[in-house]
Amino acid sequence: MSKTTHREDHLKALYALGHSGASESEWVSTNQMASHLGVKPPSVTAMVHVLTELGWAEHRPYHGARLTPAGEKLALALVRKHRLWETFLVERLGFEWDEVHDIAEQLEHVDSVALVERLDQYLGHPDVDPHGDPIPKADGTFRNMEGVMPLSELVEFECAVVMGVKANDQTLSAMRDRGLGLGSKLRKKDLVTLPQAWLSQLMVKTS
Amino acid sequence: MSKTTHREDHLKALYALGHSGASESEWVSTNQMASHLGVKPPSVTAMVHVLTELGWAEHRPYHGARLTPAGEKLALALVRKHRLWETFLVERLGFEWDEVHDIAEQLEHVDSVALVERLDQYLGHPDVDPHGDPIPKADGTFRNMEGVMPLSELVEFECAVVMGVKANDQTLSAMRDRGLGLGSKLRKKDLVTLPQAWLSQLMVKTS
DNA sequence: ATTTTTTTTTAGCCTTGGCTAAAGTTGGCC
DNA sequence: GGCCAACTTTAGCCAAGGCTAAAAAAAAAT
Repeated sequence: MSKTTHREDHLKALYALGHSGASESEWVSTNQMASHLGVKPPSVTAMVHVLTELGWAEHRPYHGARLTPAGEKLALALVRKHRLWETFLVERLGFEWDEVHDIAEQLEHVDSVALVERLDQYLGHPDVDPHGDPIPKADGTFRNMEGVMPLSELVEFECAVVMGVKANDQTLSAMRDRGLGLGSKLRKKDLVTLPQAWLSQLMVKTS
Repeated sequence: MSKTTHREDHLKALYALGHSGASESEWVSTNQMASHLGVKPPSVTAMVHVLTELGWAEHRPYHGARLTPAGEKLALALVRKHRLWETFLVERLGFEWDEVHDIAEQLEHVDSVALVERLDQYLGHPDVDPHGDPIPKADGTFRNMEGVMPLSELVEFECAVVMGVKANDQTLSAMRDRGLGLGSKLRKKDLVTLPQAWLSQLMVKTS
C-alpha cells in the first residue's frame, strides 16, 4: 500500500467506528481501530500520530482518537468514492451485492477528482449504494434517511420495505439466496422465518 | 505503492522497452528501465533481482534483463487491464484521449480477474484502446495490426487513415485541437501542415 | 486505598524500496 | 594491447510501517 492509502485506511476506520450512533464524531480506541484494520495496536498509535501531525485527527493519549473537521471531510470523500464504485459494479457490470466490497476497497484509493465526478454523473447521481447506504454528495451532505430503522426495532407493523442492509458478504449472499434485496417487502408473519441475527441487520421503513 | 504494484511497474517497463521492434523479448538495460520508471539505476538492479527470484525475469549482470514467458504473461495481463480501463474512461465516462493515461495507470493495479472480464464484456470486447493500441485478449493474443505503419514511412500514397498514435498527453491534446483522431483521413498535401515530429507518431494505413 | 488487570504507549528490531558514493565491468579508442 | 569513459552493481544509509516485548497509565476489583 502507498503512504496515502495507509492514511486513508486509518481515516476511514476512524470515520466508520466514530459514527456508529451519534452524528458527532466519537472518540475511538486504539484497540478498536487495530482490530478493525487487522493490525496491532502499536501500529495504530504510530499512524494516529501521523494523522494528528497532518491535522486530520486529534489524539488524547490513553483515551482515543477522533477526526477533526478536515479529516472528516476527507473520510467522507472516501466513503463517497467507495459507494459510487460499488454502485457502478452492481448497476453496470452486473456484480452481485455481496461481491463488490473488496473491489471497491481498491478502487476507492484511485486519486482523481474528475473521475469521481464523471462516475457520479454516469450513474445518474445515485442517492444510495447497492446496500442502501447513502452516498455523500460532493459537498458532504447526505440523503435524508429519516424513518429507516433496524427491523428489530419495529414492534407493530403491517408491511415493511427493506431500505438497506448492514452485513458482511457471507450474510449478504445468504439473503440474496432467500430473495431478499433492497425494496423487498416484509410482513409481520414473515419474521419468524428469518434468522434471528438478520433482524438487526435489515434496515426497513414502514409503508 | 504496494509491493505488488512495484513489481508490476517493473514488469511493465520490461515489457514496454523490450518489445519496441521485434516480437521476441529483447534485453533491456538498467539505465533504460531507471529513466523509464523515474528511479535511479541501483533501485532497478534490486527489483530485477526480486523479479528473477520470482521467475518473471532473467538477468545477465552488466548486460540487461528480460522477461521470462511467465513474466511476459503477467505483463500482458497488465497491458490488457490498462487499455480496457482507458477505453472505459473515454467511451463511457467521456474523457478525452489525452486525459486517461494517469488514471488508467492507477486502475490497472486493481486486482480482480472477474472485474477485468466483466469490464471487457461491458465494453463489447474492444480490439483497440483510444490510442489505437491493440488490447490483448485474455489468452494473450492480439488483434492483427498488419498494414499499420508510421506516417513517416509512407512515400507515395493517396489517402491514409489514422489507426493509432504513439505520443504523450501534451501531443495528444495538440492533435485533438487540430481535429486529429482515430479514423482521421490524411492526404499527401496535408503532410506539410503537420508538425514534423508527428509523422513518426501517427500510425496509419493506406486505404 | 491498594493491588491487580487491562489497555495503551514507547523502545527497539525487521522488511521493502529508495538514495548516494564507491567499486567493478564492458567496450571503444588510440 | 592498454586506457578511459560509460554503465552497472555493491555497500551502506534513510524512511515508512509492521511487529514483539516491556513500561506506563487507567480501570477494575478487593
